[in-house]
Amino acid sequence: MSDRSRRIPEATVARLPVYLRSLAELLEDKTATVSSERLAEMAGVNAAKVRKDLSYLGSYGTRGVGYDVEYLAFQMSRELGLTHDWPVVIVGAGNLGQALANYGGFKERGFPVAALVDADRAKVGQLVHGVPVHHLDELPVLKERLGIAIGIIATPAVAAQDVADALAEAGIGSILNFAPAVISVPEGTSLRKVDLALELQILSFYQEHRDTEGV
Amino acid sequence: MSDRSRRIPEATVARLPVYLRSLAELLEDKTATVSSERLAEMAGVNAAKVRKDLSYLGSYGTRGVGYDVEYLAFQMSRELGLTHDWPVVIVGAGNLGQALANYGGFKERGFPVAALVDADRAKVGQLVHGVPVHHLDELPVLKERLGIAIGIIATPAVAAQDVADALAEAGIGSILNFAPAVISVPEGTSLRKVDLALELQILSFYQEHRDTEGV
DNA sequence: CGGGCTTTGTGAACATGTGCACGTGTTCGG
DNA sequence: CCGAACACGTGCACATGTTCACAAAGCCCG
Repeated sequence: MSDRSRRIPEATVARLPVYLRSLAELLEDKTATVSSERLAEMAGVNAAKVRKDLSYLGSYGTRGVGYDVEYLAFQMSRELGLTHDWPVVIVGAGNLGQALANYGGFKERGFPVAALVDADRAKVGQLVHGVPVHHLDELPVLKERLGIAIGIIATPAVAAQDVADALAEAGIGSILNFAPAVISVPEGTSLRKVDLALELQILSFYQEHRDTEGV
Repeated sequence: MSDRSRRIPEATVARLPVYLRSLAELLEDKTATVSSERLAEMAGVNAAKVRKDLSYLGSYGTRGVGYDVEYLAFQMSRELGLTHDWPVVIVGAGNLGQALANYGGFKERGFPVAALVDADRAKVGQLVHGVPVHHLDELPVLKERLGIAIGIIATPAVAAQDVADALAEAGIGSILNFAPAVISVPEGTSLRKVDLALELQILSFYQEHRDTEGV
């Protein structure tokens, strides 16, 4: 099981970055080993889940001791593909696109913003936070030249599907969609979405039901 | 089942806003009725799921015909608690907080930014996109005066837990956390998170495995 | 007014995810 | 060298979520 045959469940993959962040904190504190219980507390889950999740990566723990923080962090980084940077392109140089380009957290975590792209030629040539704006048509060229594998859609909803098509066409296989629209991508392309209003609407549901049905 | 006893599953709740957005599009097109199949296509899910999800709201469809767009949209808005606005407070007037305050999508969808709050007194009194910055200590007052039920955490990770505590303390029962940190909230408080770097790391995992294991 | 067509609503099978409980390997004190 | 405490790894039962497949219900047309 812990050998080559592993296929890591989606739910586990989604938690790995949380564990990794906790491990990074422990590294800063010079903590050498950590138990599943401690890690669970830091990651906000329960200990059994931590152990099961980590077991998909291999048997990296030691019974009676715990996990070696540095070694586990390394293995996890390797599994997540974070041993090297992933340059990203942001499509859409409007409010949202510029805000994202200005956000330092990306580069810091290994996702430097290599390029900005927009369909509006008036914006081409501008510099946003030191990153030049190119035209959408240049995607394939930029992808090859800068080794871009991840595209971020920061356009209005109506343009999102076209942009997704352009990204896929250019061979960019991972897409993070900020536009409030459902988009479809070809088989083999990864798609994740971040929808702020949607999150608020979900909160609204629970708030409303608490108010209404509460004692 | 379709009576009063329904308790809507989490997974369904998370999809309702997507359906609602699709219904809004249909309304603009003056479409009177819609089938589960069409709605499924628009929402990017399968038709059986749409029918099951909608059945939790009640039996609002007509066999052989479909769903009345306007009526369904109304019922769904009611269920989601979107028949009135939900003023929100953004905590943290830094880069992210300001960008969020500037983002028009919130107000448009019924979540006006009623106040900005920061722990740094130097920022208090500033205007961001027409919204004044208050001090963190004023949360309880602002909550009462403006009827705020939702708080958005847009601070650095280290401050996130303290802010969450302050929000809960002030009686704000719904929290959307943008800080890259795991935070815990008291029983009865809703918490959702948006973590950009985490999303990219998940994409990185799949990208890496596609590259490595692909034929 | 009856038969055929459409589309919902839902029971049941299946898939995925979670959490307990415990066997097993490791450490350490005496 | 032994026993007790510790903590991982995992089998198993349970909970949640997804999909299929079909009966029931409504519409339309001749």
